[in-house]
Amino acid sequence: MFSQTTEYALRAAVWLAQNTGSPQTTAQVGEATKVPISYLSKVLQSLGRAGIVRAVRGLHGGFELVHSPELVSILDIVNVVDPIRRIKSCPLNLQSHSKQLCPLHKKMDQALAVIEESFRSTTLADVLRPGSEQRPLCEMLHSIAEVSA
Amino acid sequence: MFSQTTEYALRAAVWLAQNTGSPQTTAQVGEATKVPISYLSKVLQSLGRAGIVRAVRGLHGGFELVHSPELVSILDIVNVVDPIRRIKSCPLNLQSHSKQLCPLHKKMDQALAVIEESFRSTTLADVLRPGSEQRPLCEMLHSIAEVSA
DNA sequence: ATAATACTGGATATCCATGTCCTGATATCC
DNA sequence: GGATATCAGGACATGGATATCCAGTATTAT
Repeated sequence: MFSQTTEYALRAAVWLAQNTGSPQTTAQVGEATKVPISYLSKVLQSLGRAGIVRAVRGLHGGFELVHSPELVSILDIVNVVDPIRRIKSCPLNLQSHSKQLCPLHKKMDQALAVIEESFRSTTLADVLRPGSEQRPLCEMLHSIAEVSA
Repeated sequence: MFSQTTEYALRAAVWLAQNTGSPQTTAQVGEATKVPISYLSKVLQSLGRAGIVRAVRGLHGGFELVHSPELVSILDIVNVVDPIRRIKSCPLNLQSHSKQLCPLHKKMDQALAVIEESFRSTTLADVLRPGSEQRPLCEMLHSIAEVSA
């Protein structure tokens, strides 16, 4: 349903959102989020070209979010790597469905619409501010270590 | 988002649902729904093994729904060819998330849940009974021809 | 300057979804 | 029984998603 790349991109984005202090290297992100480093490299490049993240080269370099986590929606991330393609016209190219989708495709598009809206209205900050729940992607020990750091 | 195979399976199921008079050959279904015949053959085989459709061999054979369209949900079809995999446990296998998903994966799972429920509550009959809208998959002319037949 | 760090982008490998084809099995009609 | 229609299933082809590797470039520290 969601592609592997989507999952990876979201993990990386969330990680960067909760580590805004300094650039995170591909290796750091990959180890923390359990994403294959060399593949993650490609994903981060995509996010870079899309203006979501920025690469800082050289020693102490890495990736960082371009905008603050409140301004980046889950949908922003998803649409970079695996865009949600709403069904705008009849997939069968039927003339009689050119004005209005048939019930089947209308139903499918509604499902896409719900996801799109849900993702559009959720920011990276939202998934970092979960009340009493766990922090995203973090083992308990890591969280403690980071909090005390 | 939805796989091509899912799209094909749904088209085929809907077509069978609105042509319950006699078995529909793979070629008939494929032409009506614009699905590659030889690939559709595989899809229908899957639906057959899942007990959704039944194959009738020989002359005047083809495929027909096993149950009436009111009893078959969109989810039934989808789950045969490309199951909606809810996120039940942490994709990173984090110990601390074993009891409860982190906010990110909770959000993703909620999206899946909405789709699952929407598809579960929609039957093949539902998409055939759309008030004033078009009939699924049908060109206007075909519809008229079938109504008058 | 030199060394070390880290991203960039191209080439390549692998796997799976999609799609095609063909032989065999089964059913119907005459 | 023979001819025809139709599905079953295996083998194979293709393209895209996933994944790896490496040479090149940019940056920092000393």
